[in-house]
Amino acid sequence: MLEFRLVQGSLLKKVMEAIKDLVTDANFECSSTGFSLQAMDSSHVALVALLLRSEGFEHYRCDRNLSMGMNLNNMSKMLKCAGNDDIITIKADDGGDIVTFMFESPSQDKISDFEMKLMDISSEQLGIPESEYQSIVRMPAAEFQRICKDLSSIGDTVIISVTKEGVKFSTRGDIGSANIVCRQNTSVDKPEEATVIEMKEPVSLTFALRYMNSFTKATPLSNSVSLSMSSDLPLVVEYKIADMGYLRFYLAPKIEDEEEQS
Amino acid sequence: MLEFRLVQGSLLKKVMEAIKDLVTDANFECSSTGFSLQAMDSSHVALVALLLRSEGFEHYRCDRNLSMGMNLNNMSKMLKCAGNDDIITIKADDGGDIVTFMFESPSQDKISDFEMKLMDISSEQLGIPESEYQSIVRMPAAEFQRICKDLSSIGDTVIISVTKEGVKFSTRGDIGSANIVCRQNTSVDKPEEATVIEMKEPVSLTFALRYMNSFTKATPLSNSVSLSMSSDLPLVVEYKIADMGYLRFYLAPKIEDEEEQS
DNA sequence: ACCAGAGCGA
DNA sequence: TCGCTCTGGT
Repeated sequence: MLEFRLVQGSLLKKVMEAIKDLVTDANFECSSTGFSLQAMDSSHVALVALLLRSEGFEHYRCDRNLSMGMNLNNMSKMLKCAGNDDIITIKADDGGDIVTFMFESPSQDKISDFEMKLMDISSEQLGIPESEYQSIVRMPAAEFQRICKDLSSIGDTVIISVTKEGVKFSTRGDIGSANIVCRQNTSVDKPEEATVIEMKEPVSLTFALRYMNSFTKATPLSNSVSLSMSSDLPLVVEYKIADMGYLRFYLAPKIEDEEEQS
Repeated sequence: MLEFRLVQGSLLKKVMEAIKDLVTDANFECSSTGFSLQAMDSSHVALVALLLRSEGFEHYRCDRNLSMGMNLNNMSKMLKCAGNDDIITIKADDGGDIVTFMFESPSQDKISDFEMKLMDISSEQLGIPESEYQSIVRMPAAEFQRICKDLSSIGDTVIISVTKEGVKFSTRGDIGSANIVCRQNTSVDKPEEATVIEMKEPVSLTFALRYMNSFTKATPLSNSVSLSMSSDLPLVVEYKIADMGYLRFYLAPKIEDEEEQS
């Protein structure tokens, strides 16, 4: 038996909005410590990792580890039926092949429950090592989203270069080229809006903007985003989920001079 | 060498939004006194004329006259990457075929530069004589926009008739007909919202609403618009750009009883 | 607080 | 491709 109650149900809605375009089916791994998901995107280029710790739930019960295979599009459809202020409860029986989503309106005047069939999904739960990164940039999530959107009107790939002074996003396309430089900037009133560069070594890596723009669908989850980069590791784009965990996206850099694959 | 710095960058963004649907390619003529553009729309029916005087820029340098041929759609894409509060600087070298747009965020924490290839565009720079008009109407730009939009849901052409009392906009279509009369009205608190008729002789002219609706894309540039009309001259629709110049649209009247051309 | 433009979903 | 919803600007 498994039962989670999440008062801030909109969190779950935002998480689904952020990943459902990238991943169609995935196993939710439930254990006593929390609720997690790992999945490659459909073209097997990017990896999505979600963690929601049990402490973030108002009520969390998980008698034994359970892997729930869900079609994320269908799950997303159901979560769209929850109001933004609704309390969401997720339930499943240990042996069953059904998950139940329950939505309670804040006033308790409307209680909905939705049942969804679970699926068998073969997935290798990859152990992702926590690595040291040559550079980590933290910046306002909205600004990162804007930069990725703007650059994709010019080109297909972005070169992210980190130096002590700041981070530079560059692209080039048929109509011209673009460089956007963000200075380190910690003096801002709100720490949420700071741009912080932790640089051990400068890096300069190239990524497909298409994936970046998918990742930034997670912008509503957090005020800030962090980009962790090393020359021989996948980029990690992380959105912290307040008091609960994170949503991370991993993307391998493009090898330079090989930008012709669509 | 040429370099303009425009603190109110949103002006340039609005200008581009206003003309890019009408004109695809145009030469920007730069001289020591300012920055201007003249171009026919793609169907060679309407003419767009822009003037931005050098005094309106915070910094303006133009060593020698330069004609920069730009694809306005591409330029517009780049300007969309500027924030509304950004300071925009435009730079070009005398011999080069490149123009650079630089955007500085108000906080100076984000600096972007975009490079665009210039094009060779053959254009006859027409000398447009300043004429005397039989009637000039000045009215709130938003009101004019609303009238053109409303009338185009009824008919394809508008008859603008000016008398001492006011200006009448009429149309007729399959579903019926419409007349909108605006009285002269200078008593309003804000002179911006006045409707002023300067009539030497009454006029009544017919225009294609399709073009009118394109022209009113310039509405965000100014609170008021002026319509200058004579029976044997093109209509001039002018939006003043505060302290800098104007954006004008010229459109020949339709000959009556010849409204079948789409 | 209202209106308009952009992005997303059907 | 059209309509709806959401976000941003006035």
